[in-house]
Amino acid sequence: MSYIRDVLNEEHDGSAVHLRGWVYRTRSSGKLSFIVLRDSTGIIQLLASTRKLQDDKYREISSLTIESSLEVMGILRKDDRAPTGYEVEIEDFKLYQRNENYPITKDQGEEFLLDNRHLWVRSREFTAMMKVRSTVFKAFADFYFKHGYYEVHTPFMVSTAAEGGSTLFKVPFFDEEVYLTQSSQFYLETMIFSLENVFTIAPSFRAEKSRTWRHLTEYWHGEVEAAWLHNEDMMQVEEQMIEYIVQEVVKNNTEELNALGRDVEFLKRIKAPFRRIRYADLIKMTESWGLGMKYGDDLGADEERAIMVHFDQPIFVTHYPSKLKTFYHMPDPDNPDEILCHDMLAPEGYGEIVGGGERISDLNLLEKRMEDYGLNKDNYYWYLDLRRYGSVPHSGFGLGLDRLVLWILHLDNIKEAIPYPRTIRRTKP
RNA sequence: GCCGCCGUAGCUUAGUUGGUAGAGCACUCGGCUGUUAACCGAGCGGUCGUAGGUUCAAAUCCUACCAGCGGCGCCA
Repeated sequence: MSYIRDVLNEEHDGSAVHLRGWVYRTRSSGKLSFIVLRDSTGIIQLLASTRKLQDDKYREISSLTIESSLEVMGILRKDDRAPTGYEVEIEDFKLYQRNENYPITKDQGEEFLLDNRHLWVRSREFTAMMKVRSTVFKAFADFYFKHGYYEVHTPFMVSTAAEGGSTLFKVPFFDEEVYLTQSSQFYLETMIFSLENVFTIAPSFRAEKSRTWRHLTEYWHGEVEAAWLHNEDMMQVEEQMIEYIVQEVVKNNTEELNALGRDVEFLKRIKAPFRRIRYADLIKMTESWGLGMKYGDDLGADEERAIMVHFDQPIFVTHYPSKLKTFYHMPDPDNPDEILCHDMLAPEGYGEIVGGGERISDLNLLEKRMEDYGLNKDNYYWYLDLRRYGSVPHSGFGLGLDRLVLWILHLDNIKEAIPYPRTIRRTKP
């Protein structure tokens, strides 16, 4: 038994092969039928003819429906007329299931494909996306293992919010209520005091009624927290990480990138270091681009898009005014109205993929900031304890892994970057 | 939370000023020994999202409801 990819070569020309998979296309020409077989590795054209098959067997295989499952034995031959250059003339086959009509046909609407995502995941296009996504997640973890980080796991059911209270999903929990996590950050912070450098890959949940091309209510979050690192140190880690992930995709998924029409040469040029631009300087730059922004404005989707068409590498935007970010960010000692944080914006108009920065390590300052934000300190007793016992400077970030896949593949909508997108109006399939 | 849009056959859709629905694909049957989302011929397939209203007459006009899509804000 072989995979299709492994027999598509000169070495197997003329030899007997044994393949299994699903019917991708069928074409019949009277007493000659072509079946394109698909497996996880690729496609190959099968030839069925009455030369090799009895009439009843020929009738059975020449009338196969799309996505029927089967196993075939035959002789492989090089043939330029076949879609992938080789063809197998069927000598015998075993049918696992002859399908009813497959719901997905050549005319496909967006909503229909979302309703039938459980079948659409078989498409060559989606298969290619999932292979790249697999590389991205593996490369993220590998990068940190190579740099001495530990992978840790944090609870998904939590009792305190990382950001604000309004965007949490409530879940019944025996006689109480808990929330689905929005971020693992606070738990990661607890672990730097033993492991020093930690990361996790976990879903985050946001009950925001977002309807945009780059928001999901459930998304995959790659998060890192490291002791002793300052804002600039963390940015150096991140730019190396992004370069590593992108180059791993280039190295391992050239075929998929080509199948999806992604410009591989562009991705090859993604290299650290990335430019750092202070928020205040970025606002000045936007004046010459006519964006009409003033100091204190947040970067919206339209602004990010308009800014990022001017860059062909990711950039860091640093030193945001503190009122634009949440309470735990470290104020800049040289200018306490700005914070030691950074967002990484992806080029080609894709915008924010990472948000991170240095955390406040001083207890009094953190308590004051929480008061300013109207938070109940009792709920955060354990987070505050980290600043009571052996507090150290530390930094971290959160990476939207689905957004990273979205950018790397130059897709139009984040729903194309995840098998089962969860949005405000979709929980099925 | 705000703004906009759509719903006609299994899928993709046409339907003019209101006059009882037309096509392509899929499927079934027939034809074809080199097809490339094959092609040719025939057939099957519709409470026009639901409910109400206006009218001699509603897919078309009005109201409500249901379902979904796109964009903004928020963020990753």
